Amino acid sequence: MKIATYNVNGINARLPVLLRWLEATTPDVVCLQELKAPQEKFPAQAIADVGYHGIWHGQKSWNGVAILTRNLEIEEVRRALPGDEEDEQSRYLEAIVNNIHIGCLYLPNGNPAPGPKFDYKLRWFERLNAHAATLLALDKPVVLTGDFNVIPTELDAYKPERWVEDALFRPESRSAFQALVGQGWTDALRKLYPDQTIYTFWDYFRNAYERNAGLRIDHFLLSPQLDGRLIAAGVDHAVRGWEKTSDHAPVWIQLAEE
DNA sequence: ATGACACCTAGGAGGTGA
Repeated sequence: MKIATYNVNGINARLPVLLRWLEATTPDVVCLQELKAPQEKFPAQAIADVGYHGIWHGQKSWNGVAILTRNLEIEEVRRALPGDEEDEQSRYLEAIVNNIHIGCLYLPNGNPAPGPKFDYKLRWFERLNAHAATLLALDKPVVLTGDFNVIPTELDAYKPERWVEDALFRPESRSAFQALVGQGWTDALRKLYPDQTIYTFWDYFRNAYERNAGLRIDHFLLSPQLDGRLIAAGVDHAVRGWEKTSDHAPVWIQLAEE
């Protein structure tokens, strides 16, 4: 089973690229982030026409997450991260597909740091880590994936020294991510490629993609029940070179059947 | 060190992203 994650940066602006990528790579499950569309503006029909259906939690202008599947049943578990009833931002969606719990997340960017946005990021991270611990306690196959907005290590950034003051790379963000993985999760791409440069995001500015000036900020975390089922993983980086493309590229994993 | 590019909502220009 192939699961993919893709920060589309506006699902309606990205629709031709998304459909082309879906038809070319046919993942079984797709997690999307940054829909930038209200619930009723999700292009469900166009997506159905290429064989996908699913659930989404939209929001006007910003954020928004979706989980799509192809020929599989999808059972929604929750459409918000627990721990703050006041949090209005659509950044988390969780479903069960093929007996796998899938958490699709869009962690806050947090810039400028320090400041209220960075505080929100760290609070959101605390809630994520608390919820992740409850997911591990299920003793079931769980995938946590999406745009974490965290550069885990120096290996994950082109010119890491440029990012030391940035919310994506500040010690608080890195240690929160480290604490999360330390609960017992497997960073799928790092497991398969421990020393390799892997990027999932390239700035629109200054020909960052052409220069391969990227970041690894979109991740797949696997519960111990899935660790042994990881067969392959990768980044569809060529999509980043298409016309009218997102600044992120899709990331995917392949899992063995039970 | 700065600003570059693209998205959104609007119906111009500003907020947000990473």
